Amino acid sequence: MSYSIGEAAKMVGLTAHTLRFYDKEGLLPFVKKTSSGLRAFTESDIEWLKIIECLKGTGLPLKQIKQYIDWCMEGDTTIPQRLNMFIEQKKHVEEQKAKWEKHLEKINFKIKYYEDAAQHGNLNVFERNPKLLEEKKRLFKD
Amino acid sequence: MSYSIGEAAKMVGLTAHTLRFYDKEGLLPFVKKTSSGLRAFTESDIEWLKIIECLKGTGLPLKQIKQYIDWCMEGDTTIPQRLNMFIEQKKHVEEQKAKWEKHLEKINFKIKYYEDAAQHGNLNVFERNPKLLEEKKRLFKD
DNA sequence: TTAATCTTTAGAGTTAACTCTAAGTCAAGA
DNA sequence: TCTTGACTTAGAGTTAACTCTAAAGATTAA
Repeated sequence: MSYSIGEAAKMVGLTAHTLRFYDKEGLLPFVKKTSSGLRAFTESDIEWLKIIECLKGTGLPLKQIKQYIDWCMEGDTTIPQRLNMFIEQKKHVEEQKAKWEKHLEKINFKIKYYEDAAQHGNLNVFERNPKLLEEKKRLFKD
Repeated sequence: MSYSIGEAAKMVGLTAHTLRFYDKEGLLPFVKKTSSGLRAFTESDIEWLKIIECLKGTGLPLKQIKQYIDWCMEGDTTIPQRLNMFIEQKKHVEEQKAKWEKHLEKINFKIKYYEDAAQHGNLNVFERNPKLLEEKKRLFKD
């Protein structure tokens, strides 16, 4: 059994347009066509799409995703490159997570700040709560 | 004391080009100019830049960042909108974090998979390690 | 069998966020 | 004072990733 481009698109949360675009960019060399020229997505193709989504969702550009797909098509000799790519991507994700953690601290500070401001209808927050000023200094020092 | 556009750029890890672009887009209405027309960034301006970086770094588009800056310039009446924006952004960051966590699981799986493949020089990983196949099914089921 | 809906292609258009260029102005050191 | 490098503007160009259009062919339900 196989899926049409529209069905496949729905399954992975993309549009058929986007899947055609990916195909044009060489990201879907594994997708076969029916005798009448329609793309037929297999279960395995859907898994490929999920890996592509995973890589794209963690910030890998389509060009590098294509590089990975090319390696996969090339065969067993490219296993080290592929392993390396995922190790690098793991590093990248963990760096991003750390960055987001820092951003989240600033956002939490702003929420506290504006909650106090909203309660009193003005921005004299630090006069009312000097500890928040200390926190601000800590968060924005670097 | 104040900083030139180049100094400010270096301090926040952007280029002078980018800061001029942000200015043109209306993101830096607070930056004053010297009598001869050069931008002079104050310490407070640098803090603004850091907040902009925080919002941009967590995926808020420049247009919405401009909306926030506009609210700040408008005065105390926009405090509720600003509070709401940061609450929404916090939600967004936490959703992203959860998504990245899921992606990271897939990446970790791929690392295990390719480590085994690299060790044996071929991709018969699931024959050697059926438990990994179970893990794959779990990770890619949805 | 026919209408509605889907799919095909090539190729044009869009959006966000830069990134660079040119031609001129300003500032700091020798 | 002169030179070097940083700054100014307006505006053009770039990149990534879609997003859409048009015209034609395929599939499906009535």
